[in-house]
Amino acid sequence: MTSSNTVPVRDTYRHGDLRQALLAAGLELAKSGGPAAVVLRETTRKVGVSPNAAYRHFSDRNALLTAVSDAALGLAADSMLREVDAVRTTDDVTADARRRLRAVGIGYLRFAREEPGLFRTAFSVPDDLARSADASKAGAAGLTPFQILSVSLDELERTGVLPADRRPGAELLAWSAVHGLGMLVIDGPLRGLTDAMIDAATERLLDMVDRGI
Amino acid sequence: MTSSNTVPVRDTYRHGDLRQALLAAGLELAKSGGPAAVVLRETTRKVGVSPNAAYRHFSDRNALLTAVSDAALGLAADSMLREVDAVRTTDDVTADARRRLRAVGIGYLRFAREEPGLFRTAFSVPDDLARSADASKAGAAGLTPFQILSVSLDELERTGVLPADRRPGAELLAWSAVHGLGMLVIDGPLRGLTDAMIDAATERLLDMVDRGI
DNA sequence: TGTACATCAGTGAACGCGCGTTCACTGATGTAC
DNA sequence: TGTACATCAGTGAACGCGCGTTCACTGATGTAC
Repeated sequence: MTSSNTVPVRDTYRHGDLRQALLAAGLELAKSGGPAAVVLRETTRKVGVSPNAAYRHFSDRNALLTAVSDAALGLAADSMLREVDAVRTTDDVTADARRRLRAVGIGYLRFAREEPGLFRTAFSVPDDLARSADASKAGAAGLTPFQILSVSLDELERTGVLPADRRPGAELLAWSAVHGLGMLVIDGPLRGLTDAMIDAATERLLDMVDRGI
Repeated sequence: MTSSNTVPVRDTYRHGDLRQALLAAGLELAKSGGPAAVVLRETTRKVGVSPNAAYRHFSDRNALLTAVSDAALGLAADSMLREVDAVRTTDDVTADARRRLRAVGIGYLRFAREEPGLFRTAFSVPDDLARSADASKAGAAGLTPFQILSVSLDELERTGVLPADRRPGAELLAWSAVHGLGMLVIDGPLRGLTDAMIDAATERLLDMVDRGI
């Protein structure tokens, strides 16, 4: 993502890496306005290229939006993994496993709060669970948000915290809880909550998941 | 909500109850396309009135959308209460209380699945928790979705299922869980799930809330 | 090493569309006398 | 009981805007000979 706000002036006729540049510009738009802000013409304008140049790289506006959404999912994965990796390993493997699942949720919600536009772009563009492990949705470490959650739940099962018969589909439960809080807080009726209130709600929500999953 | 698809022909110059008619038309649009589909011009077209007639009753497009969103919240409340009222009362007051909280969640998720457009219109138009008990958001019984949930949690506390120190703010926990599943299922990556899978996920999610709240 | 040429990334102009909103207006209603 | 008139709900035309997409094109590049 380029940090410049001015329209770049090219000295060459060919752009060089227009596809990547459009993706970066689309991400910037999504950042400030969510999926609806990923406007094809505005994206090309940011890059300094004519509107139809985009059609060399994306079949239509929707293909661009999907690519931006996938990239946003990768950034969500980065945020989640950053939190997971910060968990110190101790002798207590079950406590570690539980802490790591918590970290997954905290990273998810931090992403929602820090980048609400990207969050909505990542998770509100309709998709299919079958594609939730696509490489195009992975972060820097090569894992998608769904995979990060799965790994964490596998660890919870392996250490005996999560009974084996409750493991299948457990992703949906943990995911729903944190996703709901995220959406209500950034886009819905919980908008007015202070940061401290959201922090408290996050902790209690993760307690609930820990007890109930 | 009128069930006619044809543009009504008026024989009088005055409409009679244009505000209500615009609201109903707006709800119909929201039903099929969510908040973005609540287009001022299309709303007036449905009612058979010129676009600017809407400005007699709503200050602008956003005021119309907010009114439609409030009406959608009322319909969500109806769906929730229908489920709660179907719970048979037994001698076991604590089991009853738990079943009723469950029913609240089931009604909420049924509304999300049956009327995804209205669901998104009700809960994705940014609002404030402070207005969550406004009469304009209430259903036929006079209660808003938030109030219905609150009443149910009060009952859970009264019967001793929910410890008193966990009662404050418990709304956010239960709400987040069901809201997240609703959003993921209608708008997000869980779109491809079959009805049976969603039913199963709903039950397990409510188990988690029951255990963990 | 030099040149002809195919490739294809990006251009420029235009299209039809539908939106929200504003303007000056018209004409039915219901109230005051 | 009849009539003048103020009120204000709804009209009709127009505005400027920005969108996604298509068309026929131009001109830099890199490869084949």
